[in-house]
Amino acid sequence: MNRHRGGDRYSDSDNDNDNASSYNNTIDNQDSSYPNRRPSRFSDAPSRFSDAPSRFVDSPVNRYSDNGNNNNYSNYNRRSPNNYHGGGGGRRPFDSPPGGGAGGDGGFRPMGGGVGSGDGGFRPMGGAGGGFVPNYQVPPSLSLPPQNISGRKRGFHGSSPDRFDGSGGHSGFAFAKLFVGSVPRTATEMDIRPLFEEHGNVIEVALIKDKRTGQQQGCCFIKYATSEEADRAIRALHNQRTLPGGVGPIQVRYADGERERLGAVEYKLFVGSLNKQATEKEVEEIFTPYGRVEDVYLMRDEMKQSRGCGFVKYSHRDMALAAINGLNGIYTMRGCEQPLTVRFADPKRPRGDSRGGPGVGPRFQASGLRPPPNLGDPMGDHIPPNAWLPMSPQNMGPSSNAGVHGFGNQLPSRSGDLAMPLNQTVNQSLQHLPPSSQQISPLQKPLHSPQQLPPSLQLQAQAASSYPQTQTSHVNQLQSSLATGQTPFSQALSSQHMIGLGRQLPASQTEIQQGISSTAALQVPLNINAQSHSMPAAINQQQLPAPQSPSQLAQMLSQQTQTLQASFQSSQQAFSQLQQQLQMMQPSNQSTLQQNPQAPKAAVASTHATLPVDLPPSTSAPTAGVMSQTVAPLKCNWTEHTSPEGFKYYYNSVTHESRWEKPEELKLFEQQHQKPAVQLPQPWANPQVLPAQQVPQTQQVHLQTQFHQQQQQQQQQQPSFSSSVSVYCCSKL
DNA sequence: CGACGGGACGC
DNA sequence: CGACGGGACGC
Repeated sequence: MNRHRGGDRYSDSDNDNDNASSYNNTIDNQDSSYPNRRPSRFSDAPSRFSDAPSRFVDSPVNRYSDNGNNNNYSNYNRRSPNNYHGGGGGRRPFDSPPGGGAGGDGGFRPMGGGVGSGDGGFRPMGGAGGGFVPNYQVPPSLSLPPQNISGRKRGFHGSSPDRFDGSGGHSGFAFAKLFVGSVPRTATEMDIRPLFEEHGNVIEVALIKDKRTGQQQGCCFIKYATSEEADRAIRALHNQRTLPGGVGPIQVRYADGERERLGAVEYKLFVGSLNKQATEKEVEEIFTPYGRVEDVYLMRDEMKQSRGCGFVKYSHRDMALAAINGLNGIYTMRGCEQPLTVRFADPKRPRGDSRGGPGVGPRFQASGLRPPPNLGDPMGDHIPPNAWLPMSPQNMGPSSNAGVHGFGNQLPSRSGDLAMPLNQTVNQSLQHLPPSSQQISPLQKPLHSPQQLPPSLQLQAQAASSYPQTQTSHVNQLQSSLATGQTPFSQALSSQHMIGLGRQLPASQTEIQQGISSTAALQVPLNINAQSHSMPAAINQQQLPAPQSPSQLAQMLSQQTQTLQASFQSSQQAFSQLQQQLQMMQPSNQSTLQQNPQAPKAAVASTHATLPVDLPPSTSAPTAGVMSQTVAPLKCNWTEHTSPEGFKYYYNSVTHESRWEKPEELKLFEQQHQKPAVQLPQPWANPQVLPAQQVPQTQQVHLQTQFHQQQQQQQQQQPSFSSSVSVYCCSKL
């Protein structure tokens, strides 16, 4: 969903004229004939510069846009001191170096919001956390749905959410409201606002008071213009800061109904056979490799004792599928006799029974919250209209689970069942493995260990360490494809192979590798997952010309993925071979490992801009080089821009950060490429976005998706991007 | 084999 | 102005 925002933000370009007039109107304009549309424009307008350096505060554009906001939200702003924005100069989000900002204290965590970032246990969210995929062209149909844009209270009752991504029309939603809990009753807006201003332009702070007593309720609502800002805030603040006078860290999440209102969808998995000692975090770590975990909820009894089961939410179906395929029946937590059960959750509160109710999920479906059939696949996932890979067997195979997804729940039994047979196969294999293979299971690791990774990761770690980068990438790529879920592959790979590999290494090295992989390699499958979705979607939405462009490559990539999935059997064999090779290699090349954290990035990046290369998985022949070129320019997310006032500034398309000073990353990048920064066309700078120009954008888009998470933990620390890394997409056709 | 939480809407 | 839903089944 973020993509829309981003998209809208930039896509305004073709509306510049409108904007101009709009700005003029805004100041006095208290009304708006088109409430549905105007807000979007205005809300986007500010956001467009909201990331820009603070000096923009005084720029005409910004001023107007702020006013626009105020006007449009006058009803809501009433309580918010004006001096906060328009006047005092809307504090720009990133006045201060991002260093401390995004990512928060969260440390390594790929997902800041992590556990609990999800909404109040009520559904869809998803896209919200997803990749930032700008949508440079706003479909005409994007005008908001007529529904309550002015939603005063809990948003969204009734009408169906807008398309998850297709519409991109989220601009129409005009804002993103966050609920903040654990706010001291004594807190004032001044205590709160600054905190949130650090992550975006706060449109409004609403402290909730008891109607009668006037007592504050200990919570408030924060409105941002965009969900990107909201996402940032969640990631950076949720459970991370305690307000003065507070007893615990604030809880930051989308307000009830916001996610739906924003068109988000979630995919919730039921997870059984968890170690009762496992914490949410540990569970999250197990699932993170398959996609950013939006929320983890462990069922507990009155005594807070875990009941050994819980729920994990993802924002994309593929992630959920990948997790199912990769963990269900495969991954056994330490201390557990049985492997995890991972399947799409039944509709909430069906009845007492867990699996009885094939009966259509009562609540959600009736609630109308359910997306239209065609949207059943929120991401437009794999079946874009363009249907380049419409009928791949994959869609009929494992992903028939797909039918199960949606609100994730309809046919609970299905999802599990489908995954099972394969899993069992794996399990059987696993039985041949020494018990030690279990040693890698989370609960056994030190608590602090980010390396508590599920088996599937271990292979990556392994591969990364013992293979040249190209190969590593290769492996990762494959792995990724598999992890994408539709394939039983992931299963084959995950525990079995990887565990085996893992055992090859001395403990210490394994540790190291895992550590690394947790921050780097792990991201790969995850990112790719995201890509595989966003690409099709982006392409469609952006109406990009297919041929000859990276987008086409992207398609091809996807096709490969499909193909891979379709031919998983043979591939599986190939993989076994590969795996064997890996085993043979022993822990000797480990030195390369140090730089591997970089590899995944490159690997992922190249995935997009790379042509598919026919390369048997078992082959290790590096065919690198080829795509490096295309890949290289994609490595720095910082671009140089000139403000309306003529000042140079730097913008990070991924983090949306802006700086006046040239970021080290960019300097480095330029050094390496011996050429000036500016590369990616800037939508707002090029109103007429031509198809040709979109090419790079497309790449950027995907990169954003993939870097989104990485940046949180790595960007700052590892500004250097290796340009030498090359990757190929391996396709075993 | 365990199935759904938490504080929640002012003016 | 008005403001979701409000009930709880039974393998």
